[in-house]
This record gives sequence, C-alpha cells and structure tokens, in this order.
Amino acid sequence: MTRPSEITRERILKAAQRLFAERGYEATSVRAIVAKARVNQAAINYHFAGKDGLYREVLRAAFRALTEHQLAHAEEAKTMSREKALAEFVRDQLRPLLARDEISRHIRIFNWEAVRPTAVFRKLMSEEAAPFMGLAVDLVRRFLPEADQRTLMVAAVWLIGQCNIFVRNSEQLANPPVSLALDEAAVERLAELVSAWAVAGLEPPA
Amino acid sequence: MTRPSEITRERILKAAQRLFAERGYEATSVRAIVAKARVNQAAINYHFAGKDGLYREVLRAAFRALTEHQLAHAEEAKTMSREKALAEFVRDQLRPLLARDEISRHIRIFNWEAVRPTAVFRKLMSEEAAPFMGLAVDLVRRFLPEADQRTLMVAAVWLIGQCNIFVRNSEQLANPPVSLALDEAAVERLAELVSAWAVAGLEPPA
DNA sequence: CTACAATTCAAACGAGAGTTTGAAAAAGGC
DNA sequence: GCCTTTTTCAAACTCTCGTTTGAATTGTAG
Repeated sequence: MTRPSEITRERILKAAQRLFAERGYEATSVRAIVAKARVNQAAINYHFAGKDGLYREVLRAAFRALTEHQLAHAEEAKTMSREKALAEFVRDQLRPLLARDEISRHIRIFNWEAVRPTAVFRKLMSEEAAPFMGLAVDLVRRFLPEADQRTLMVAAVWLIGQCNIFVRNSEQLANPPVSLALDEAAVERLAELVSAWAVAGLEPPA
Repeated sequence: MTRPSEITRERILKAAQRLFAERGYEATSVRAIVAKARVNQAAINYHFAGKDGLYREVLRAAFRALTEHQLAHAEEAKTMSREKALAEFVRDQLRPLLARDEISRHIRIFNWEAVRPTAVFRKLMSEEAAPFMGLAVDLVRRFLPEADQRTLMVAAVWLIGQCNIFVRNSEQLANPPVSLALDEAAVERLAELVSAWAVAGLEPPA
C-alpha cells in the first residue's frame, strides 16, 4: 500500500518547494505548507518525520536538479568560447529574475542558504559535495589559466556574487532609489552588461 | 526627568545593535536583547513601543553612521585616482570580514536587509533616501562617463554585489569546498583581487 | 468479506514569541 | 518632605510555532 500516500507526499513537496523558495526555511511554517498543499497538518510529520526532514527532501531534489541542469550546460559550454560560456553562465544565474519555473526556485533556495545556512543544508553540503562550485571554477580557469586554486575559488565566488545580488535583491532594486525594471528585455540587457564587465575584468590586460 | 531612562535606552540600543547585526531581525528575540542589556523585559515596549520601534532606531543610527562614514571618505576619494578610489571602496565593503567594530555591524545589518527587507527598513528607505547608492554611482561614473543613469545604477549594484557576497557568506566560505581563510593578510589579498577585476571590468578596453 | 496495515484527520500539547498589565520603586519639582 | 510623574519590575496574556496523540478512515491482501 504505497500508492495513495505518494499523492500527498508529492503535494507536500511541491507546496514546500514553492514556499521555501519564496520565504526561506525559517519564515515558512508547516501550517502554511499544509494549507497550500491542502493536506492535514500531521501529514508532514507522518511522511517526512518533521519540518527538517521535509526541507531535507526539498534540498536534495534541488541539489540533484540543479547540478544536473548545470552539468548538461557544462558540456556545450566547453565547445563555446570562454566569453560566450561566461555570458551563458551569467544568464543562467539571472534566470530567477524572469522565469518562475522549478529551476529558478532551486536557485532561490540556494540563495536563502547562502545567507544563513541551516543545519540541514550544512549536512547535505558535506555529504554530497557540490560540483556546482567546480563548474564556476572551471569557467574562470579558462580566463586565469595560471592562477592558483585559492585565486580561482575567489574568482568563482566573485563571479557568482555579481549575479547573485540582482536575484537576491530583485524586489528591493525594483523600488527607488534604484528603480530597476525587470521585464524580459531589461534582464537581457542586464545579463549583457554584467557578463561584459566580468569578461573584461578577468581577461588579461591587452 | 530624562536622565535615568537614557541609561537603559542606551543599554538596549547597544545590545540590540549587536544582536541584530549577528542574527538579523527575525531571529533576534526581545528576551535575548533584554538579557544581554540586563534590563527588564517590558523596557523595550516602554522605551521603543515594541520590537519594531527598537529596530527602527537601530536602523536609523546605522543609516546615519554609515552614510556619515562614507561621506567622509567621499571627499578624499575625489582627490584619488579612480582606480585607487575604487580599491578603497572595495576595502571598505569588505571591512566586516575583519573588524568587529560598530561600522562593521552596521554593514552587517544592511546585509540582512538585503536578504529579506523588513517593513521597517522599506519605510525608512523611502523616507531618508540613500546617499550611499549615490556614492557608488559617482564612483562608477568616473569609469563610465558616458553611460546613462540606468547603466550606472546597474554598475553600482554590480560593484557592491561582488564585495557583498564575501561578507554575507563569510562563514560558509570558510568551510569546504571553498575553504577561504579570512585572516588579515587574506582579506587584504582578497580586496586587491576584487578591486583589480572590478577596475579591469569597468575600464574601457585599451 | 474479513482483517490488518497504512493513511488521514481534528484536536490538543508544550515551548517560545511579542506584548500588556498593574503595582512597586525611583526621581524631581514645589 | 510631600506629591506627581517617570521608570522599573514580575507576572500573565495572547498568538503562533512544530509536534504528538489516538481515533477514524481508507486501501489491499488473503
């Protein structure tokens, strides 16, 4: 008898993913999740052994999907010029600004974790190492072939940071004094600007 | 009879500033503040009309001190070369990585706000417009004299973002897989790397 | 059809949050 | 030195949180 429970499980996971992406772990209550999923309150404890367990599942799914997505792009990225590859990376990072799809939510969840890592996240991080960082490092290595590992790590974080701030603060940036519009065309121009600056920053002076 | 109350007021403000900087608004409880300040629990409501009011005061103080600090530097920045000015800006932004002084705490509080802006912050933001953004815009304008206002805004956010990520994620970056050391020398090298890349990014191609 | 296990459900529990209360204490003006 | 105002204090109140409980329901194998 495993079938009927799968339905509620999925409903909970879907609702939880959306709410965690939107508000982060702490600010999301189990009551809000069960209301959105339209299941009973005790269902979370029954199926996931508590809020932590549920979050762990959401995080695992996000991990899997995100690295899968990035690894898929990694193959074609190697065939592009480094400038084009970096531009694609930036565009991917800025994706949550426009799309409301699942991948955007995954990225958002990781942005929440970047702020105040939960215990669940730390554990998962140490268990399933993140090839995500490796991708960013590989990318910047094409610009800094002679740099040591430490410098490459800093460059990777640096690159992610310039994209991250726009995603993380998108709501805030839409208001004064910045008043940054976020329609499709604007995000496209934003991606172009950021990747142009990043490329120029990493390319050796002519 | 204003004197005796000033003492508890100050004790509360000081304790609250430290805790808000460390944990953010939501994760800081009124009970934790009064314990650290060693005052009665009702004191916060008596003196600040609630947790919100207290946070508002802390935020106002941070606003004032931070813009004051930046404006003071703004004068000397104008006498420097644009490259040197940008390097100083970056160094300033990375300051919370090392110092545990008041200014570092102010910056930390604003980093929390960047994550999930509180209602208090939004209100304050709209009331007392931020000359802080203006400073960053002035700085990047020296590199992009012909850019329009929108591009300058994006560039300013872009610049802040590359510094911000290191401060915001400092705890996380200290652990694997990044394992970024954060002693004084390392922060110095970090500031040099970031400002070099940022300068190269903004400087017109040779 | 029956019996048993899996699943749902409404209700309550205990802990922690921010706030309120009303009396006690302290301070200052006259 | 008294009287009024300001300030402190311990306790309780109300709300929300995550979790637990035990009965009711549902699904399925024999």
